[in-house]
Amino acid sequence: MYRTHTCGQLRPEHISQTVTLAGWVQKVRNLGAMTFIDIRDRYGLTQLVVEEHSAEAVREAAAALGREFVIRATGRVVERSAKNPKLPTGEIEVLLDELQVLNASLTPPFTIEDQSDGGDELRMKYRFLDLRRNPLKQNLILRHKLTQQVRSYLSAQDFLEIETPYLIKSTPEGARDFVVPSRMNPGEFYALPQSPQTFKQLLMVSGYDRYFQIVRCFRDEDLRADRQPEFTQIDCEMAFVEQEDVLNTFEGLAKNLFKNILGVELSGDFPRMSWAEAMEKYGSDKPDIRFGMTFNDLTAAAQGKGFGVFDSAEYVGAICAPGCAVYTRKQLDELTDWVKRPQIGAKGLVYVRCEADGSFKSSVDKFYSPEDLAAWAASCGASAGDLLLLLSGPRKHTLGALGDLRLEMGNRLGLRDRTKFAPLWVVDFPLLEWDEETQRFYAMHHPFTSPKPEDIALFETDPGAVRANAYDFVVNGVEVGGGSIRIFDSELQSRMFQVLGFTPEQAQSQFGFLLGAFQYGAPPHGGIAFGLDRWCSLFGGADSIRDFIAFPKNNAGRDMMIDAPAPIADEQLQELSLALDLPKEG
RNA sequence: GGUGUGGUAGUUCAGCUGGUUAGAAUGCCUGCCUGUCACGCAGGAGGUCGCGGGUUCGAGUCCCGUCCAUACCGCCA
Repeated sequence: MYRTHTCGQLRPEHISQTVTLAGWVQKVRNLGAMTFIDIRDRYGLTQLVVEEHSAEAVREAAAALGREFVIRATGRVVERSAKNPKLPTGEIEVLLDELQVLNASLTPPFTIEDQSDGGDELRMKYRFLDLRRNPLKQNLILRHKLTQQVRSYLSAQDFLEIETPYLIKSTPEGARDFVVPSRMNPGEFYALPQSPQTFKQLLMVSGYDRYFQIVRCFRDEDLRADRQPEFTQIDCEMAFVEQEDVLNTFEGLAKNLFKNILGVELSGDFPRMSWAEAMEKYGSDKPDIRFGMTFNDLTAAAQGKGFGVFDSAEYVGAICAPGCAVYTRKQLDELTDWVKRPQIGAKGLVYVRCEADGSFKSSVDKFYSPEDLAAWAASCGASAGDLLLLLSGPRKHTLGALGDLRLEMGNRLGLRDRTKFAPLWVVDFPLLEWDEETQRFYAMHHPFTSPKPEDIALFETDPGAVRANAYDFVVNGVEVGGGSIRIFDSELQSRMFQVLGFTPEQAQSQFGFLLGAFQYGAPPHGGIAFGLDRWCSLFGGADSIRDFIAFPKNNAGRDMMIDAPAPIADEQLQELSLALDLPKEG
């Protein structure tokens, strides 16, 4: 037996027992005649003591220890004369009789402490060491609890967890596929699933009317702090449901997770907001509704007064930053530079200070009378001491920029409290999105999403205006999940493919297996998928999902630890009937 | 593909307007220390300033290119 207890287990009740612990050396503090050794494992930290009267072998072994050595220590649990209230095991220590080095360690390249001195790059390369640190360990424990709770809740609701294949077929719609060559079928390729979408729909046809799966998904697109090429979804589908049934079911899941994982009780129904309102008031399809500062359309009010920038703009919008009239010229210039950065891309920023004495000071005083400015302030609901910030330009772009500015002001004003949670459903997404480049419509969600019945007539006249039975679950400005009610009528599905520019032959070759299955009694169905990694980072109070994944990829999609991807041998290429055509170097 | 930021000791960083031998903290090594727990004290080792080119009497510092990391934009049905 390697150990009798873990390093987080011993308490005063164990005093005078002889115990054996095994773990890593966190720290050696040699005081001369006496040496303290902190031994660490997954469960905690325990102080070991070697003193003058200890056996010589123990004293020698202690003197030779280094950080992260793996040791096994046997001794008697004794009460500490100097207790450490910061440590759960701080009332006791183990007076050593035996000390055995199970394995030495190189000096680690960074400190294995809660606040490591290591930079991101180094910690990624030595991820196995980074995972020894408490913060990462807590993140993985949180992830474990979350998945356990999801399984337990959904199972209790009669959902079955069913696995679907990872080697499937590539489709040109949507994200870029990761592709896997087939040795037995030369020249042919599998694709890794972007989601188990079609399989879960087939399971509905098969009669498994409540399905879920905690499943890895793959997308070969550029990464972000909240996007990895492989990520995990809580993928769900239900048959014999309407949108309302799906929302209610998973609102139940969300509330259960908030309560059992975070101890946060969310009372009342989650608010619903139409996609159109979210775009109009927040400039985003994933609004952060922890704070207000919603948009005010000043297009009509601002035009016709001789200010060319506004007169020629498709849209003029304002947010009201409470209490910010005290911003100095320097602060406003800095904010102007911020919105002019390429990422935001605004041409400029107009401000109106609502002074304490009721007067107004703006960057466009030349063009607008105090009465004009007062009218703007009134329509924005501004009071004395507030600051109006106006952006103008093409409608869609300006709404987006104003949305970014709103979030930035929310950050600056401390309105985005990580301990507060504001969930909502964004509903009534458009079914289709026009792409200028290819001059065709694309499905905003995916081509199996059903249109709202009352909008079907618009297919003929204005396809872009057709709304979908699609919904997103949004918390604190993070898109945590999304789904839709699917098309289960083959005639409607054909019409959808037609609008998307598919010939019947193309639709058949890409999705024939699904369309065929739908002719054998497809029930009405719909579902949703949640981003597990994002849910973890939200609960963990972080912006990046990377530290909630044991072995993540870096910005360029590389695994820095194992150095993947990597070339393969010529023999492997031959076996796969592949020839490389790489661009010449230099 | 694009924009911004960064790359200097094992690590995290400082290094001004170009100017003598590139610094600090921490880690590491050695010695001392009986109650430490961010132990303390004394001493020591440790550098291709990412890489390549250019300007200059002189480049960590300025210019050009390039690589790497990172945040974002495009992209992500």
